[in-house]
Formats: sequence, C-alpha cells, structure tokens
Amino acid sequence: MNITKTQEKLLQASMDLMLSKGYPATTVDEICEKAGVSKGSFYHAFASKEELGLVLLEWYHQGGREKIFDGPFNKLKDPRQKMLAFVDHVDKSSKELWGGGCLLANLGLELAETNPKIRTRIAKLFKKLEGRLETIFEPAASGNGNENQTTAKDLAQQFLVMLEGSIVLARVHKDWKIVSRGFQNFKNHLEALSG
Amino acid sequence: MNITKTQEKLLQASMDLMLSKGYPATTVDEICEKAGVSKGSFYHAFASKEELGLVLLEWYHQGGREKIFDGPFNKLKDPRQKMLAFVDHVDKSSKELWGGGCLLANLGLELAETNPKIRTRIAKLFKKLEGRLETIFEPAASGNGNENQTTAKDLAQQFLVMLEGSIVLARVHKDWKIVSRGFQNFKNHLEALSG
DNA sequence: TTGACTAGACCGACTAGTTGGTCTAGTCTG
DNA sequence: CAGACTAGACCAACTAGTCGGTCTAGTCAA
Repeated sequence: MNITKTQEKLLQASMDLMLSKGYPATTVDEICEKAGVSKGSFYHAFASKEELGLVLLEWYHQGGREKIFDGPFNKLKDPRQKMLAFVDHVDKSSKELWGGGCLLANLGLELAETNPKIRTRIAKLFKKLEGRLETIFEPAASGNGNENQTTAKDLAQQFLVMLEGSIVLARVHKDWKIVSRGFQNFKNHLEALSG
Repeated sequence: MNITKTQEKLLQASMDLMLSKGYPATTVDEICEKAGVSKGSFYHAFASKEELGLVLLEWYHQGGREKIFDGPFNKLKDPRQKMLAFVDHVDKSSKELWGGGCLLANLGLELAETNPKIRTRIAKLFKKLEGRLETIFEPAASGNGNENQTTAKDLAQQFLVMLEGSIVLARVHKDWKIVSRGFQNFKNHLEALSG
C-alpha cells in the first residue's frame, strides 16, 4: 500500500464523509470537493468508487489498529493487569476512534448483501482485530486457572459485538456514555472471569 | 396509523430492500416495482421517500415488538424463569426477526448525522424497546435480593447493544451463530446476576 | 547549458443513465 | 356523477465514470 499525497487527501475526505453518511450516500464529486482534488485526479488515483472503498477500508483499519493496540498498557508485565489496562485505554480513546462511527460497520451493513468483495474484505479485517484481541484476553479465558468455559476467542468476539452495538446506540441517541458503559461492563466481566 | 393495502405493499417491499441495501441505496422506482405499484400510487400513498421511511420505522417496530414480546414465556409465573425463557424465545425467533438485518440500525447509522427527524424517531423506538425489556430483566437487577449494582435499565441497554452488535458481525461474516452465542452469553449473565 | 523529449499527475467539461418527485389523463367504486 | 385511486410519461438535478488535453519535473543528447 504505497499511498500518494492525492490518494491520502481523497482517503481522508471519503473517510469523513462515509463515516457520517455511509457509502452510497457519499458521492465522488463530494469527495473530490472536500479533498480539493479534481474529478480527473480522482480517477487517476483510483480505478473506481469501489476501489477507493477497498483501499479506504485497509487504510482505516491500519490507522485504527495502531491507536487501539499501541499504548502504555503494553508496558505492564502482568497479563491480567495488561488486559484490564487495555480496556481502559480503548475506552479513553474511543471517542477519537469511533466518535463519528465505525467504517467497518457502516460499509458492512450497507454492502453485505450487494458487494461481496467489500463484505469479505471487512470480514477479514474483523478477523484480524479478533486475533489481536484474543492474545490480550487470554488471562480471562478458561484453562488459565479460571473456572469458566469461555475461550479467548469468545471474549474477543464479545468485545467486538459490544463495541459495534454500543456505537450504533450511541450514534442514534447522541450519547457517548453508552459506549463508555459498554467498556466498563466488559472490564467487570473480564475481572470476574479472571477472579 | 391506518394503513391501506397499497401502503402495506410499499412498506413490505421497502422493508425488504432497505434491510438488504439500506435507505439511500434503495430507490423509489425499485420499491414500486417490487410492490407492483405505480409511481403515481407511491406518491399518493406517501408524501415522499422520507415519509415512507418514518412510517416504515413505526410499522417495522410494531410488527417486531409483537414477535419479540408475545410468546409462551409470558405464561410463566416466576419472574426469573420468565426472564430466562424470554431470552431463549428471542434467540429462537432471532433469524426470522433479524436475519436480514435490523432496520433501526441500518437507517440509524446511515441517517444519524444527516436526517434528525429519522434519527430521533429511531431513538424513540429504541427507548420503547428498552422500557419493555426493563420490566422483563427486573429479576436480575440490584435491589431484588441480588448482590450487584446493575439496574434493569442497564441490562436492557446491554441487551440491545449485544443484539445490534451481533447482527453487524453476523451479517459481515455471514454466520448467524454469532447472534445465538450473544443471546446465550447474555442468558448466562442474567443467571449469574440473579443467582 | 540548452532545448527537445517524455512520463504521468492533474484538470474539468462532458456523457449516458439514474434519482426523487410531478403531472395529466384516466379508471374504478360508492 | 364525485372523489379516491392508478398509470406511467415526464422533469430537473444529480450520478459514476470518460476523455482530450495541460502542466510539471525530470532525462538526455549536443
């Protein structure tokens, strides 16, 4: 993924627009205007709106992943402490990361049935996130001295479910506390499991 | 809400289309064709696409609410048993209810920032659902002989978060087990709280 | 150093088709 | 007959995508 200055401007603009209005409601003209780039340049930078979408997902994921998985919590030695500090860290960064919505969910819901290329790309990105989360939640999983049947994979999926669900409700109610509450409930859940 | 035959055909068609593609990607022409109704009839039945959307949300909610809150679980006397049976009932009906997606989430994410009328209508419908859920989850809330700090309102919100989040992931992965797993985890959670 | 040459980033008017919505000429039904 | 309802041609605005052409920075022989 080598990205030119023009491509980056277009990606930034389309990210903003698609977070707020979704994919089909965001027009190429609008993206160009917001990016300060001509229509010709758009189609020099990307083969189509769909290609922009695919690259955008990758770019969005890459940027988000860093903000999610890089943080002071990584310095903690004790895996359980690290796990709990991770949830706090994501909670604190959540408004910056998803305050405008989540692109994976937006495009996922809008294009799941109509655009298999984009749907499978999103599925892959969710799986990648799930994998990273798994290693973090390991201390709360069964077979680590805990008396429960929950696997780290289950926990990773529950985390993503909680995240995406709370973003939906938070955006509809315009109330970000819903997301924070989600993270804190999840943290309590992890604490109980890893008692 | 007195609904004519033509309106109902249009509502059914637009529901199907908007569940699979969302609001902006669903065109009026398409709705008319699927409903077997002419454009003239559409604009006799509804003032605009937006008005259709608003009525559709109400209609969708009303239909869904019945399937969610009417069931054999209602006959159970013990509130705790009733609560647990409710979750099983919704789990069983979940594919029929949300297998194609959830209209509240679809329109919510797509129109939250651009159409305040629709956004606030969706918020109200979510609040209504939350209210109904609250009374059901009361047996697991604090102050009912349980030693926890969770209110019935918290539980109702957690339920909706889990539901909407798992629908997002299930549609992206084309794997409905994600939703079922969500319900069963939630049931375990309720059991633990009301233990 | 100069001036011919080139690659490719960039431009914006243009096209063919689609959009939500309107309008008129009808057809049923009470 | 009257008023509710239907049909589908029609409209202006907008859609994704195209196309001929410009501009800039670099290369290279003389």
